[in-house]
Amino acid sequence: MKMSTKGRYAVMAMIDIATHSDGEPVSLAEIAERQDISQEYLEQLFGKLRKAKLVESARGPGGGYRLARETSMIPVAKIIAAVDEELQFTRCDGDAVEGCVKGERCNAHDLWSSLGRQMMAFLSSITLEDVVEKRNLALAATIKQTKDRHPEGQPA
Amino acid sequence: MKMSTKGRYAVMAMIDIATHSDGEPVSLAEIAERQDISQEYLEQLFGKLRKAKLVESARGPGGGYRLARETSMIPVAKIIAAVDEELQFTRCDGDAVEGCVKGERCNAHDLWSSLGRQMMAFLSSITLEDVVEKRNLALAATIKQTKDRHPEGQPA
DNA sequence: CGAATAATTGACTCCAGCACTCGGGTTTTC
DNA sequence: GAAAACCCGAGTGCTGGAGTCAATTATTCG
Repeated sequence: MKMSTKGRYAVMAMIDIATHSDGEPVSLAEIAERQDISQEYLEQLFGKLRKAKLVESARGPGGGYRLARETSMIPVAKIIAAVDEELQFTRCDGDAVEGCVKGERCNAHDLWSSLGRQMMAFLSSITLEDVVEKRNLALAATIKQTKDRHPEGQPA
Repeated sequence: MKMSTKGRYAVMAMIDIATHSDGEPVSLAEIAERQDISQEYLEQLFGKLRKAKLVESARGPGGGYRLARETSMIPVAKIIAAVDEELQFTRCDGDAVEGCVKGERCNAHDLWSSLGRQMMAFLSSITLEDVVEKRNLALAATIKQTKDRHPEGQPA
């Protein structure tokens, strides 16, 4: 069970921009240097991040990338999803049954499905802001997920 | 982000034994047939499951494998850990700093670390019994994790 | 005993996909 | 118009997962 470097690098790069941008765009060269990732590889990733509308680019000298929205509006899940082909871990995940045994739901289907939902819930509830501010992430996630279920503020 | 088939297959096989065993050991041939996994591959996995003391073997005709303990005493996390080299997804996970940037903690360290803990907590709290009984897994996990934090039964 | 059954072991092959690299663009600024 | 940056598609090497194979040992049953 592991995550690809693409997702990791993308999140690292986004954090880098968030922490080093003072309005001016941040160049890939800077990010590459600070995060120790090859610039060429970053270019690939940022192509996808841009298509996903998570960053905006500025060409020419002094150009680079800046975040397309506030950090509080960028869930980590979105970043990973933008660069990582498949966020799911098993083909069982989701509602499709294709990966299951002999065309039927496999005996562990609910388990994987449930696990997938847990992770998605976690990564979706945590925003770039949370990470940058170094909040207690597990706690932040719990609070937000509770809020989602009880939008009017009355805890269960 | 994905999970290896080893972990998937191992859990499927354990569920298979749990549901088809009436005291008699279950042979790999049966499991292979029912779960549509090659017997040779299962042999590898069961070697590890045996070493992890999750199953016991019986050789000779009528032999096979049986669970080494009750299903309620087998957390899914243990099964996966037994066959999957690394349950962690990033080298950032855990306390080691090796995978991080330039020998320091990378800017996303806490995030991965936190994510890893979430998954482990989930998979550790769910037992083979839960899966076999087709319980509501997310709910089961929440209840047990709450119990862990408040052993005397007083919910927060 | 001997034959059949099944676990046990370890070495081996295959290959998809990841993790990059490379070489060319184009746009913008000064 | 030169330099700084983004943009993009193709190409490459190789690790590790996924699965096979063959030979051995242990057990049961007739």
